[in-house]
Amino acid sequence: MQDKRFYITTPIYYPSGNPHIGHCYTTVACDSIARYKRMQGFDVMFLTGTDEHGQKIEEKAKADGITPKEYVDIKVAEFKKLWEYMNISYDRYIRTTDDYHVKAVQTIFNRLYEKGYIYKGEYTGKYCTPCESFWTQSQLDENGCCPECHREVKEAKEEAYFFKMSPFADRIEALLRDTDYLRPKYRAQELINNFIKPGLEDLCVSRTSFKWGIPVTFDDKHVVYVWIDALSNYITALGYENERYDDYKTYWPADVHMVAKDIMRFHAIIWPAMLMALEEPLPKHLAVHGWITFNGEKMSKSLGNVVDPFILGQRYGADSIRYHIMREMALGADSSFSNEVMINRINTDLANGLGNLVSRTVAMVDKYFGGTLPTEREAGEFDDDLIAKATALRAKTDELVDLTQLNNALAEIFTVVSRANKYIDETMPWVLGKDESKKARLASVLYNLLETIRIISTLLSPFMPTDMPKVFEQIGAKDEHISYENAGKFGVLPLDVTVKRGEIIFPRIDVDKEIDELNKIIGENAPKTEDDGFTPPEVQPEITIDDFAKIDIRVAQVRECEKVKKSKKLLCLQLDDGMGGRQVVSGIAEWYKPEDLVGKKVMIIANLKPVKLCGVESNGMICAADDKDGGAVVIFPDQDLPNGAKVR
RNA sequence: CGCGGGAUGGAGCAGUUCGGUAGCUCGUCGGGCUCAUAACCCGAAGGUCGUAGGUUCAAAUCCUGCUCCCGCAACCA
Repeated sequence: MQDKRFYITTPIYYPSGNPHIGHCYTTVACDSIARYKRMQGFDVMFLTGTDEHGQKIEEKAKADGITPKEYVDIKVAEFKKLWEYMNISYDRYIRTTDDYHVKAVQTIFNRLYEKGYIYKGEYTGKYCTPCESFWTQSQLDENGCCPECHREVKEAKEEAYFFKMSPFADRIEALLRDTDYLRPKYRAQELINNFIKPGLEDLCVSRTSFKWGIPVTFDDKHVVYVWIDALSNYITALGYENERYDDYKTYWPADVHMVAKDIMRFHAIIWPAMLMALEEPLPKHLAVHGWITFNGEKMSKSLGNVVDPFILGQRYGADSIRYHIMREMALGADSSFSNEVMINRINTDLANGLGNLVSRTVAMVDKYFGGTLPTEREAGEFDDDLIAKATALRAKTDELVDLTQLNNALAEIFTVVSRANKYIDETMPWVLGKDESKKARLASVLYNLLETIRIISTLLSPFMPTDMPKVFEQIGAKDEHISYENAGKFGVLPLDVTVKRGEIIFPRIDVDKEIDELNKIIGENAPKTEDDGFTPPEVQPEITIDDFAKIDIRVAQVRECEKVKKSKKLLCLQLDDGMGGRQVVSGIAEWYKPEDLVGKKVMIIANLKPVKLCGVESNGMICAADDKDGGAVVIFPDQDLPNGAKVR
């Protein structure tokens, strides 16, 4: 017997900013699946929430002069507002600051400690002294400095607790390689090669460098660092190790965790390891989707291309946005968002296809029969194909939803929309309408269309929960007609069904006009985002003239310059420093081509300790300034100076 | 020789597992229709499937070399 319970989760989002279209995609996709499974009769638990601890939140709150809790309360309200707007039917919303979650995480942490999977060690990382912060390599800014204050960081150690991953390596590899846990499966190879084969590193699970987190009960200097806190939400929200809920036995293991590819690693490796350590069952599927990019570029606030779901929703309707992002995004791959593609999609599929189909069908019932069909029928040659396609649709969408291929499920539905539009041309109801003797045939044609629309809109309603009821109303479908059961049958509406003409459900959008207006809106919003585009970094702690004298800056001329192979950001420069020449590697390849620099004079820090970068030795550093977009601008002396001249 | 993904008509993609007429959506052009939201339906043009070889009766598909793109990892002195 099929298990009629279904548990699906979004990630818990990090509310260090407002929600955007990317959050929207994951949540809307989960919502559609949740609604679909409910329609099928499953007892569904759909969980979403927010991951509210951590240093970044602590700092953002401080910058705004409020407590971290006050800060996240504001942001959580934004998220909930968006979910309400997008008609998200989550059953439960977890906040990692909820007290039951906090206690449960402490219990989990202690248990892992008692089992010997967590031990005390030392964490080595990049430390920014003024900020009292550790950063990982990837968090550092373009110059390898602190992402907050842009000062230099240094290697440092702090005491920390670690989670032992190695005991689970084999089982995780098998999970990724031999099961269909990971979707799409092709990512498994990458994970295994990059993280498991080289040996799973133990994971740092506590911090002493900030306070905004869940305290470790037996060592109060420490707070639990992200993983155990955040990933546990999937079980604490069901009542694992807490009294607040009592659904763990009912819903765990999860059927689907849906995540974007940037956090795939944590859900593919760390989360299973944690569950293995706790001796709990593993979730059934991890569905990984790509990012929504804007005109092919990654969305970024500084580019001013962050798509605001509220603005789009207000202009085109929440369901149209839901439809577009789900129709466009394939499992695993990135999807390029552009206003033009979105508007075309809404026009083609929703306005011209489905909306027009409903509109012309209902209009004809109105025109030829005064809104109510007569009960006489006469079958015709095109009926069978239409009926067969409509009746077969449910099985197809069932399968594709179970495979989390929502874009394909929607594509299937819209092939039937096309089929129905074609049927109208084939049967030519306007010709039938002129011949009194063809009334029975005409009634059959229109009835078949209404039935097809009923099936389509029923199967579409999990994806577009706001607009589909409008379709039901227009075609005269009552609650009892629109069940999942009936979506697999033809001939459900009463023979003498009465339709009701109504508003145009999906109005056609004027592409050129809307693109102009959207660009205007983006233009209006852009200056606002530029406010935080550039703030000069804080001045470094005071030094003496003697300290400064230690830094030897010289003028040098670029003789040769080439890209360092296998690096994206590095240029290797051969310099004439007036002292025999030297080789310097600089991380400016994103902004300068080798030929831009050859022959130019630059300033270098001449007495910096040599290091190897990507295997190439660098003896010094080129002076460059940060521009407001995070780019680097090399400082060129504007007078001709001798090579080797000292700069003071 | 770090790991992985990709290159298919103008655009975006499927097809590659298990070789056998190259397909979809949008766009373009031509035609039809008038019930409908200037929507709908039909037809056509347009691809030596990145490149060079190999295996085969037959290669988008299998094998090898190469080029370019994109992620991850590393790296920004």
